[in-house]
Amino acid sequence: MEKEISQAVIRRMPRYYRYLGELLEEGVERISSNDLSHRMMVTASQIRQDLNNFGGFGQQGYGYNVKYLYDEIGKILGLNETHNIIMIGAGNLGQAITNYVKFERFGFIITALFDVKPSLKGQTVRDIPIYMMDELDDYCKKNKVDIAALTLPKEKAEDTAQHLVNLGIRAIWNFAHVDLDLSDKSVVVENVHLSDSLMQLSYNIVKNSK
Amino acid sequence: MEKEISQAVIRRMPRYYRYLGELLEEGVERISSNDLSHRMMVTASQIRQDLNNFGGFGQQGYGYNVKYLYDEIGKILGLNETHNIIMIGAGNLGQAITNYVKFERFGFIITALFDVKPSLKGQTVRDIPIYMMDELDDYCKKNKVDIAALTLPKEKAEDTAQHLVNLGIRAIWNFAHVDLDLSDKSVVVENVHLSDSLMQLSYNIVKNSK
DNA sequence: TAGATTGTTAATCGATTAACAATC
DNA sequence: TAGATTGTTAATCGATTAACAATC
Repeated sequence: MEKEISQAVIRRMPRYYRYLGELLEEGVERISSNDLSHRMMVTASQIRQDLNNFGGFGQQGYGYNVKYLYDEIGKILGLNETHNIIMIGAGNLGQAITNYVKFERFGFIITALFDVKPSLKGQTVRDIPIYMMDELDDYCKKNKVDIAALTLPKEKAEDTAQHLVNLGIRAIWNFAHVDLDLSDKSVVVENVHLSDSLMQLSYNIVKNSK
Repeated sequence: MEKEISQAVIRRMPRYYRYLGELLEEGVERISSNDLSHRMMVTASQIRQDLNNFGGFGQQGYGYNVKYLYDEIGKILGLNETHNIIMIGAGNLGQAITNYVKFERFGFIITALFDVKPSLKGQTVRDIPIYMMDELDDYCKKNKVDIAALTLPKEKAEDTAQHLVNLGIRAIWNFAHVDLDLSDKSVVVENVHLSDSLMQLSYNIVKNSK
């Protein structure tokens, strides 16, 4: 494996990607790390350091070609490939995320939802079918699944995640309010803890009012 | 203002809170930083350092009283007070979050939703009314609003946020895929960028498969 | 009292920023 | 060629970990 890149850097890459996308829409052809640093409110040094973890995308005296850099960061983030996602849990959150079509632009395709609630059986969200949980094993055997998104109660999250890993799934997008402790440490887990985020906000409100 | 506490520490506080809550449910009365560090997969040193930013909550030779520490962290995070939230955008995501009752346990109460779509007028989500956007000013004048959650298209996010700030709102929970650049820098903004999170996941998938 | 474990200081590690030689 | 701006090394800053004296 190559030199490990810190998660601090990875966290910033989607933000670069977003700003470059905006520049592209504005028709900007090239940008210097200095100009970009003013837009993004970070230092030019950090931008250059971050990018040079992955390669030399710029040119002295010129700066960075927006389109080229945008595409390269896209590749770094794996957006040049399609990722099939299944939603485990077809409740409000699961359906909301499924309805959020924007992800498809980046190559993330939701292909199926799963739930235990019998009344959901046979229903669809944007033409995407909702299956029952007992159909999961069969589905995973017959279809390519890259990511499983967990939008189910935290009590069921751990067991379900382990089951998904046993079925061969290598990546979990976890919305349940627990830290998943999986047997296979090579499985990638990305947590979205909405209440944590709300609590951080709340902390900053209290601090500010002092 | 007191000594500034780093965001790295703040980000970890909700996690401590969650683990202490679990210990509480398990009926555990006291815990040492060492035991907790094993459960949470962090160093005991970090736990003690983090907590001592806010005060000495433990006792030599004993450790930490779970209930006491849980409550104290709750206070630090502002969970001892109620926070009224309005949802700006009553689409799928707005409704999904509104339906997520768990937040109420921590004192976050969603009191109203707002949208521009006429067909939503007069509708409710869990008995919480959906209003039209032109009723927003009036609502904010008559009701205490602590947090505005933005679940609307990114094109409208910036202007709407600025409008909310003008109405006196001091905290924004932003789900729109933009960085809000507000005139009043004392307004607290907490971003939830779902696509950024998905891209981080995607990066780690690509990296892992190498 | 002896043992356990904190609170806190000191040492280390990693990430950010600054500086500048290389080069387009 | 001169000017601009990168890529990269060095310096600084901040966060994490280790160590231990204080103390329950």
